[in-house]
Amino acid sequence: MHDARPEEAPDTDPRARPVQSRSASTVTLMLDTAAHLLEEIGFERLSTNRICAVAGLTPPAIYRYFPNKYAVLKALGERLMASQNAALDAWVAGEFDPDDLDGSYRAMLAGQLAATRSEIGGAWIMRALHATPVLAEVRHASHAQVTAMLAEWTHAQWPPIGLDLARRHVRLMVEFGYAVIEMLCDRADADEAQTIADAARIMANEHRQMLG
Amino acid sequence: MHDARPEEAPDTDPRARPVQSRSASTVTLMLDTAAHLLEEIGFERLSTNRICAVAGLTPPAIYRYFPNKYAVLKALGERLMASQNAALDAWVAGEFDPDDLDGSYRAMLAGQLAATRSEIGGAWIMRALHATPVLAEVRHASHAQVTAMLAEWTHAQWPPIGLDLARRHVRLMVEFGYAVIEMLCDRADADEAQTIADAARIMANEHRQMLG
DNA sequence: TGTACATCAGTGAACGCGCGTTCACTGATGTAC
DNA sequence: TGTACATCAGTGAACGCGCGTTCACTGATGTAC
Repeated sequence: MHDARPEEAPDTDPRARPVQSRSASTVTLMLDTAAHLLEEIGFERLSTNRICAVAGLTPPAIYRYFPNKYAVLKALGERLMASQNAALDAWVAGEFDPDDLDGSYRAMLAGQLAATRSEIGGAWIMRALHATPVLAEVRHASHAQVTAMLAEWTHAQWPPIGLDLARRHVRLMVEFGYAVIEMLCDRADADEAQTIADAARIMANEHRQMLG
Repeated sequence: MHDARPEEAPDTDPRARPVQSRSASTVTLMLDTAAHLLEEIGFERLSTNRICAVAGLTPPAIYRYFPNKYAVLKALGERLMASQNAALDAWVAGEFDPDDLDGSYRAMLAGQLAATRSEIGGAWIMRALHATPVLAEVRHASHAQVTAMLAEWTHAQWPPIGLDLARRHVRLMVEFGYAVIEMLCDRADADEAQTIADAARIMANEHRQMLG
């Protein structure tokens, strides 16, 4: 189960924070290029040399900001998750309507899908978030954070629901939600709105069940 | 959405079918070794040379049976999905009880989890099934097959439910089910039985909703 | 406002390594008579 | 049952390539006075 990886994980902390504005845009260029490449050639063929070549930079440039290529991937993953989480925060803060659970969950899923698609290479990043250890950590951390946030929010809104119970419900719905988003990014769907509506209905039903 | 990959996918059909029994066991050894390595060093560092070295074979041996390393991965993915599908067939044929939906879905999830865990490197194969194009195809094909099978079975059991409606419901539940299995393989879970029970309840509720 | 200087940003060239893959081969297995 | 031979299974050695990464460097930017 919780598999311990024998070879220690590579360090993925950024090396230097860009201080001039020109370097800030270089870092953005690197990430955008990496994301584009992810889309074009897939995760397996992504390499630091290619990122630099396509970005019009030389290989050492990337090592000024990232200690290795896993750090690039990690930054990419964090950028996507941050974008998704921002959309979720906005939903919780303003779009959620307790009197229209179905509609609320539809809006939530649509927002997550839009956030993912607006990120360059979003679909590929989501996929890579499963298969490579560094990104799996990013994914787990983000899921855990989202789950905690939603569970606390749920508990605050409906105090009779204990925090533990809320967490149990929320956790599965978070997993379900991401699976739906990934499915919609992955495969052409004849009727996307229908799929979102169905998924939202399931989430709303589960919400009602939790309310008792 | 449905991303067309510019570089054509490598051929992944097996090269030679083993005819002697010694070669059949060699192929099994290769797959088992690859699965073990997947678990030990992860998907990214897996290579044909390493598989052969660990298996006590020389590199060319692998190319007798697989045209390239993607074919090895594909075979691994197919082996896992076949094992999962077999467990699902058994469930449909014998374990499903319409009068105990919750219990039935619990049994289904437990069976899928056991099937995945009994396969060497099952958790890693499941993860890789997302991120690499060749395996994504295997995954999609298997999901489609499972969805079709379950939809037809549902329609046959409850004819008033049209095939299209059944498919819509089943598809999301298939996605949910795999997400739950992957989650349980990925992360230590304080109370696995509880998680399975919760997920089964959600599936049973959705089943009832479908019945009308 | 201009100059001197410290720091930041990115270059050019190269490294050693392990990768995927192939060649011509030897040894093992099975089959026909 | 034994031998001859065809086919199958795996070896030894090597290949060219692109990978991740580093070094010592030049040029660009910002800051102090």
